[in-house]
Amino acid sequence: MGRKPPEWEEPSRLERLQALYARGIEPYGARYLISAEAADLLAAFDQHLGEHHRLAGRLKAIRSHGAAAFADLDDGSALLQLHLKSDLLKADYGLVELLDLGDIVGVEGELIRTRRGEPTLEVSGLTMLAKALRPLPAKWHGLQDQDLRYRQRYLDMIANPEVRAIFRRRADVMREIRTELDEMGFVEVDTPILTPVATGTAARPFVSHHHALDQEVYLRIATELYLKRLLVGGMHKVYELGRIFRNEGLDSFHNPEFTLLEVYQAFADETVMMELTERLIGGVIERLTGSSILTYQGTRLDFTAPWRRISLAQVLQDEAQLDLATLTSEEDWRQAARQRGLAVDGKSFAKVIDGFFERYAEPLLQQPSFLTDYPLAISPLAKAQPLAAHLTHRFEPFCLGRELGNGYAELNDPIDQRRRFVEQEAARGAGDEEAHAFDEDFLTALEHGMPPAGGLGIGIDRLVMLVTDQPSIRDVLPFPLLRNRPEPL
RNA sequence: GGGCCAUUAGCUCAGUCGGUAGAGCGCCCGCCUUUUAAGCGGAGUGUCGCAGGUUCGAGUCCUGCAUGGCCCA
Repeated sequence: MGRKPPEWEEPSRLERLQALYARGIEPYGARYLISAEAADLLAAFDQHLGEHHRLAGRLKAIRSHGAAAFADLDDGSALLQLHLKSDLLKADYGLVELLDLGDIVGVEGELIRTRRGEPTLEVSGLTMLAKALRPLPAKWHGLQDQDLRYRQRYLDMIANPEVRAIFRRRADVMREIRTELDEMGFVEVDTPILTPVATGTAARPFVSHHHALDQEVYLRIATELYLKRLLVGGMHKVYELGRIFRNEGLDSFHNPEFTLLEVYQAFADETVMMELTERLIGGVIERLTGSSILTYQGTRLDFTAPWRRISLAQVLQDEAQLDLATLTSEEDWRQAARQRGLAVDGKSFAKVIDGFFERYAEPLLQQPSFLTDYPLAISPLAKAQPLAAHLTHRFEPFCLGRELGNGYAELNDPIDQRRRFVEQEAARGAGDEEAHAFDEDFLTALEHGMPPAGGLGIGIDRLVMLVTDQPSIRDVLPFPLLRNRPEPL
């Protein structure tokens, strides 16, 4: 599957490159000032008829008729047909014979309609901007090979223009979120990506090393504890929209690096954050698709607020005939799991609880909804409920049985937080690699007093998947992580 | 980690019962000044993913490996 070097594969392109040099033409041009984009011209073409314009882009098709030729120019916005005539281009027509599919050119001329009515640029000036030495991958079928699509995404984008639309949509989603939060008075911040301790959630980090300091650094697995330090410092409405790294497997919903939004609002609680979740996710979907109801992979999803709220206690009562109030210890949970045939042996406490979620809760969480009242044991940064100390003021938004985010009333009691870290440390010692890491520096911050606050995290990639109706996270990431290739391309 | 599927020309794919490699488009050569999946004529351009094995003979059967996809844990 390895590709041969271009001089072996496409000798004719190299010959034409040499022919360009022989004529004193630079095949790799410099700036070319354009006067318009094809999409704008095509949107109201008849109003532009007769105008002179300059466009630049890639040749996607050439239909040669001897002393004239038609070509399709992809300028990144749309395809526009070019008409290249020898009597108009005169000596420059020789250049047309040196063109290859995939070349990037600048063209100028008059906008006309052909006999068949096709919007066309009658080219009177042709400038070589970049000679393509390798062939375009496909003409009609697009590029289907998934491996190549991801490894050489630029080819995917050339062959399948709809892919470019997905990445524009991704930018739209991020911009809408920022706009909404900015208008609400939140401040966007950048906290460290390289950190001395990876904590704030349950995940394995990527580890690296800083030479000058001669110390280990970890790529962040969450932004939570830094953002809460900012709450302590008096920034009461903050958010960060950035890349997170977790050393985990890959599948249709997980990429080891992904984009996470975290939002913190002082003096709020989980109820406020649930409303913010509806506002952000539902609002983005409505503004970008025109409706708060969308179809994802054939399923109709209604994001109109308010979403359904289901407590874990209710799920367990209705679906498992289990009273959450009786599940106060780890052993309670393990025993209940065993009785119901859920896997227990060798599993961490968190995984045992996950087993209940998967069997009993996820089937109920198809339409956008919130699962609330998470057990304290798997929520070491969330405020406990005063009347049920083994539960927390935590929720997760779901749809199609999968989590879209996570939120809670933040634990701001430093004594309680220290106790929780100690428990996590014990779990880590017992072999749970994903237990939260102890962060003494964060505790110091809490001891100075952090305002009560609501916190929220939203996985942006999954939101983009919903908005663009893509089945795999790899389809909304320009360059998903892939296994190294045994041989170069 | 387990299961299933895929891997053949630049791209998209076919390849029967094991018998010596095919199509469309692209590329290459020739003709053509309103075509648009332009057309007409000519030419098959190949490490059948890799390494072994069975066989007189392997794209095809077997084993292992690699990469990707889907499902499961």
